[in-house]
Amino acid sequence: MRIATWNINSVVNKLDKVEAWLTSAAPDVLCLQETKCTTEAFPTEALAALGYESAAHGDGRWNGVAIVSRVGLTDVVRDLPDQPEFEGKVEPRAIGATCGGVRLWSLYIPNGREPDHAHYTYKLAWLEQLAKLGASELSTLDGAPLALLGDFNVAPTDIDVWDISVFENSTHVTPAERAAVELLPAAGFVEVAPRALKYDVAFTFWDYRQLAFPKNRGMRIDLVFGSPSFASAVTDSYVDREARKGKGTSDHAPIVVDIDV
DNA sequence: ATGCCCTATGATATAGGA
Repeated sequence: MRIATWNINSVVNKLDKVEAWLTSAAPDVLCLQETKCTTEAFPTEALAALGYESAAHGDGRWNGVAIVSRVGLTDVVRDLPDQPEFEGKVEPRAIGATCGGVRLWSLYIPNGREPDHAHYTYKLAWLEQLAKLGASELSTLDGAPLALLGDFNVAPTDIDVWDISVFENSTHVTPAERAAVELLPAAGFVEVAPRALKYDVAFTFWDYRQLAFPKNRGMRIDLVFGSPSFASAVTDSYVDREARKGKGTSDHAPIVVDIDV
């Protein structure tokens, strides 16, 4: 089974890219983040024409997540249990579903903005609640394959950004953010490390500005955490940087994970 | 060449992204 995750930066605006990539990469399941459309506006019909069911969760301009599957899509859950709020609202940043016997959560972790911003403490609280969900699902699923994947907005180590000196006093690289992500391995998850198709590190994001992509000024901030049974079934994983090339693309590239289940 | 920011919004500026 082929599973993928992609921060698409508006699924409506990038629909042609999504359709082309589903056809060429042929994933069985695609987890999307930053769909930037309401649940109703998600392009369900267009993806159904390609043989995929959709479960979307969005409320408009910002955020939004979805799971698209051609191997079944059941037990859909929207939001984390007790998901932290920002400015009094639960934002559409998490959706879970079971696809072909694999439990998956498509996740868009808050950005954090600045280390002294309320959004940063929100980000840490969000990751802590995610670890609680993970522990709960590991226990409930009792060995069935499970993965938590998406845009974590955290670079796990210093080599996961093109130049760590640029990130002094920035979010995405602070010890507290990394420790909050490390709660998942502490709960029993295993990070699935993707291959890079070029260069040493499999970056997943490159800013639109200042030739960041051709200069490979990127960040590895989209991550996949598998349950032990999921991780041991992985046969390959890579970041498809080809999808970042050209105009009208997302600023993130998709991660592909192949598992033998 | 992978090439000099992009998204959605009751829009003609703004907030958010990372």
